[in-house]
Amino acid sequence: MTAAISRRKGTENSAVRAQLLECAVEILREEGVDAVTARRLAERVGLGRHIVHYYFGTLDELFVAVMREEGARSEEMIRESAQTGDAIDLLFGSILQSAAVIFELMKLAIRHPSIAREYKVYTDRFRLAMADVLEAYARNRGITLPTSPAATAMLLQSVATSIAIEASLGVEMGHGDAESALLAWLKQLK
Amino acid sequence: MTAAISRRKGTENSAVRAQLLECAVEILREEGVDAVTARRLAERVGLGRHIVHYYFGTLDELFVAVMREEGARSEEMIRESAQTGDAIDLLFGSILQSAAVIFELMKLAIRHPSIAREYKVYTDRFRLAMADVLEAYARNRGITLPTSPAATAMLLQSVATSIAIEASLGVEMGHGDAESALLAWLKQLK
DNA sequence: GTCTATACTTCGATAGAC
DNA sequence: GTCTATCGAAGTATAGAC
Repeated sequence: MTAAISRRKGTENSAVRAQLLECAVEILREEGVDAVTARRLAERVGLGRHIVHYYFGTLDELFVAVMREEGARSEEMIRESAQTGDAIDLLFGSILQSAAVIFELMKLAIRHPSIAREYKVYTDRFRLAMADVLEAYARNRGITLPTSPAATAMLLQSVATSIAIEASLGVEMGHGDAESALLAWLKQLK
Repeated sequence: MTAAISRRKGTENSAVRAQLLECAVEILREEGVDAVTARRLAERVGLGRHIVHYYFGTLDELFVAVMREEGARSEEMIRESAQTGDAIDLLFGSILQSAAVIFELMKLAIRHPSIAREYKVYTDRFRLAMADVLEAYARNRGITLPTSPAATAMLLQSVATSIAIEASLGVEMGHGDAESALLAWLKQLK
């Protein structure tokens, strides 16, 4: 009964599975998604080099699971990051920090329909959380944002991500002015 | 004397070399950078599968050459795209069209120092061309942009690229408002 | 100058044994 | 639940053929 599924797939709540997921996120952060291989994961966990396929079938499914993890984590981070200080500044700063991971997830999703589906779920959650924070921010300050909360979130994310990625590639032209002008505009300051 | 370099490298101006470069750009556009392999290129050219390494040494060097090509092409496109109509709208539209290629080039550059160096050259040229167009635009219309031309270019590029990539992944939350608000702001319209 | 052949390594995925 | 065996494909370096 318990083993009705004869498909070779590890159980959902296995210690090894959780470990593999954790290692995958680590490597993705530190070295990028291209470094996340079945062999390296197995090595870190101390098992044979086919253990990943046993638990996830394909790497794509592993990456979907990674995205689910990151989605929950990111949403939590966003909702917390707006507790103290200026929410717009804090959100912008948070995304600068997360930009590398966000970019790796985009790399993963592009041209991979199954992963793209999960990326949409991830991004929608992330954006909705930001929009909620921004709406509360505007209400509390008695200001109106120049556009909808979701659009404001979108603008903050796209610009912050671009600045962070470009900077890591040595590009900086226009960065300083772009950041200050965008933030001032969203805050409606002259 | 002419063969002082005994390193096995094809000449700079070879028909085969140009052909390989052209095919590389094609595949990059259509299927993404991961599909650009030495074997597929050789196949298209009708030669043995080591021909790419003969002409470029490594794939990294091929990609550097690809970026140089695209850089010249993009700059030309930008300078032409602002001939008729509203420059800001036209630039935004052009980037929407180029977003997929730009993203592939970023993927390529990240964590690859030699390619990143060329990406900086590419992006600086691109941004400078946009800034020139924007400066002329503001002057001709007698308006002042809300921030520097380079920053304006940076904002246009980051938002347009993000919108295009996200849309291709099924994400659209905030896109419409973000685009219209950004363009209206840059044009100083209420 | 131009291209090919051999060889090595790493990778994802599958089938089947234990 | 884990491992062995095996496959095909990829990038790269070296050597050599024409």
